[in-house]
Amino acid sequence: MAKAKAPVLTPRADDFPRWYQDVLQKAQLAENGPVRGTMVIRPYGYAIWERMQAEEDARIKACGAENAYFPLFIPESYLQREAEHVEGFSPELAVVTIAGGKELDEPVVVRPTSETVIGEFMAKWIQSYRDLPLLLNQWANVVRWELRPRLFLRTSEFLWQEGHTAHATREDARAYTIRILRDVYEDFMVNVLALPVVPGLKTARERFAGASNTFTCEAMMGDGKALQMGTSHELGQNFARVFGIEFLDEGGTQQTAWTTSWGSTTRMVGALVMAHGDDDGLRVPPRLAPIQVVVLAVRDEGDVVDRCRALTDELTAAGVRAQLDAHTDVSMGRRATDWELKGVPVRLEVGPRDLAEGVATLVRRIVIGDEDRKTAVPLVGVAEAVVAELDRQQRGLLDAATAMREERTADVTTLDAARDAAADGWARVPWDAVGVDGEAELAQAGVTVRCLVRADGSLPDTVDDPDLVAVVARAY
RNA sequence: CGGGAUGUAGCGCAGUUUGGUUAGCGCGCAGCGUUCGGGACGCUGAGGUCCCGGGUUCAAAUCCCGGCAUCCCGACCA
Repeated sequence: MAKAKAPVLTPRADDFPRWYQDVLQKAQLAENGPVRGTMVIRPYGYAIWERMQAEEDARIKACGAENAYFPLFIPESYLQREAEHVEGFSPELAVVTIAGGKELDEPVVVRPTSETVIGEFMAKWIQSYRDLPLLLNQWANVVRWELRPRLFLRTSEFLWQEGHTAHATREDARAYTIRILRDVYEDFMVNVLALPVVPGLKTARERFAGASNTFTCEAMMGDGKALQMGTSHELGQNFARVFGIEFLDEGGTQQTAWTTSWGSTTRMVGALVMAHGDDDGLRVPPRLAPIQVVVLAVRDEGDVVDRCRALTDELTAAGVRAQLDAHTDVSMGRRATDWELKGVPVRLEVGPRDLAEGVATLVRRIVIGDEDRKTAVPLVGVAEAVVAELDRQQRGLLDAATAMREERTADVTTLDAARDAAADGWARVPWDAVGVDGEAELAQAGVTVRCLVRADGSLPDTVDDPDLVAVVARAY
């Protein structure tokens, strides 16, 4: 009989990033492309991204935004209109200077983000207060020539959605910024990704180039470091002024609009790996999983394969994303391990022995507490059992991630204590004890203020609110 | 750009110190057979610009000079 060998992965060791790369490749998610920092997303990795897109897109539409598409190339002069924006992005732009075999009169940049092009069009499309709010979103690729790339977490080219909206008042713009943060990002990350993110406000140091306020959702990875999962920016009138986004109000007065922008990226695939992965590879929360259940025919004997196919159809009819694995020419152990590396939540193993007993062997990828990894479930009513199991795993994963984060987050009162706590986790420390100078000091030790929150966890209005709490950590 | 390391088969590496037969190992891949309820085994086979250029030598993956590339740590960052 074939003897199993566990994948050699060590997510808790110092070589966490190395483990991360191993999982990406062994689970067939992604690998490095031919140009420094570019990534190749393999089909299963892309399937995960498509699921993220579907879930987020539905939430974005529920907030009233519509999808549109804008150009990949942006005239350099557009970027230069907003001083802080161009200063923030210049170092990492990819610029096209030759096209059609000729030197261009004005270089075009490959979009690092689209505030500027979209601003240009908003100015054309908005005339009246009746045109507001204008709520746009685009799914696109962007390019930022980062100094040090890492697959999914920070690549030269990445995929994302970027939302851009224009509003008649500051209050409306702000409310929408927060609505996106809460109803799209936080809701998706907590309820689908099973990641208990902390929504908060970025400090001036960490703010988006050109924004007046930047909100974020921060998550803790399996090694205690933080990762920014998505951001929502109040842009004030900074872009509206320079692009001429103006409208006539009810009184016939010319007004300047208030804009927002917000984005989330393929980085979330990396977050999934680093936050939920374990020694055996990925663990994908059931609501996200492209394949929730794999029905594995143990061997091609009797009517095993036919029964498996029928079982797969039954699960599909019950609304489960199920897939049949009838590759009986590949050894059992190999297939079992492959599906585990991909993090498929439930595997139903069906062989002659199971059928003789009228059961399937249910193997769970996300084990809660000290429960058994394998259970025999009756074939009659198997779909209901599977649906219940998927729900349990979804909840179990979120509970475990929440418990881990709480355990590794320290409440402290001084800058030094915060720096120490950030060595292997997060710290909550009064913002008054840190301040702008303390923030710079922390940066020397590789520690950053991830976000500011109120004592009760709610969102601050500005960085100058009294009694704010800073969440500090090392970050990817 | 600063500090450290590495370039040898698709991937991971040994061999380089002390130059010497036909450049080797593991994984993967192909064929055949035995297997197959947790990454099977045997046999056979395919696969090489030893990063590039120059030099030394009877002889260079190995020594010398120059160049290039990649990775890790920092600065940057969704």
